[in-house]
Amino acid sequence: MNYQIPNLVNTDTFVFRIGELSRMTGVSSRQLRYWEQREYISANTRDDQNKARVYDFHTFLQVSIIKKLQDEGYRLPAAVEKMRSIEKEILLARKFFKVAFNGVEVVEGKMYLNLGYFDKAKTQVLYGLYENGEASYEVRPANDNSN
DNA sequence: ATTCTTACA
DNA sequence: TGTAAGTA
Repeated sequence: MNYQIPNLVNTDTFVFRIGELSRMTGVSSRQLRYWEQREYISANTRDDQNKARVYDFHTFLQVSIIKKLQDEGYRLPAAVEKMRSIEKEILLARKFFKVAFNGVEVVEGKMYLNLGYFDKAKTQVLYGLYENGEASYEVRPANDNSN
């Protein structure tokens, strides 16, 4: 069997304050407050207006994407608009991987990602192999691969 | 130490 | 956007 890491892909509980998010993304705290004022991003609800802002992982991704697009030449409004569509793709990809990833299995010294059953009948398993920065796949029988 | 708002460059 | 001021 393979060990399932509890929060490998669960970043839902990650929270950061403005200084941390700033260092993580390279976006100044001034910008983060300004972007919030323009409703491009948002911090978790604050009971007290003078209380410190708390950002979640989702916002970290949004800020990272906007920053990347700005560096590529997009102006803030356009970067935000494009980020809105990109984040949907990222969200879908993360949801997919969260469900598809079934741990790692070592075969002949190589680490294979168990990506779940390949067919509806569950007779074959799809394995992903990461080598030299590239991904490749292998389909093997579901039963005779556990020892 | 860090963040907050406001205000001015 | 950066920065300074005066707080919390």
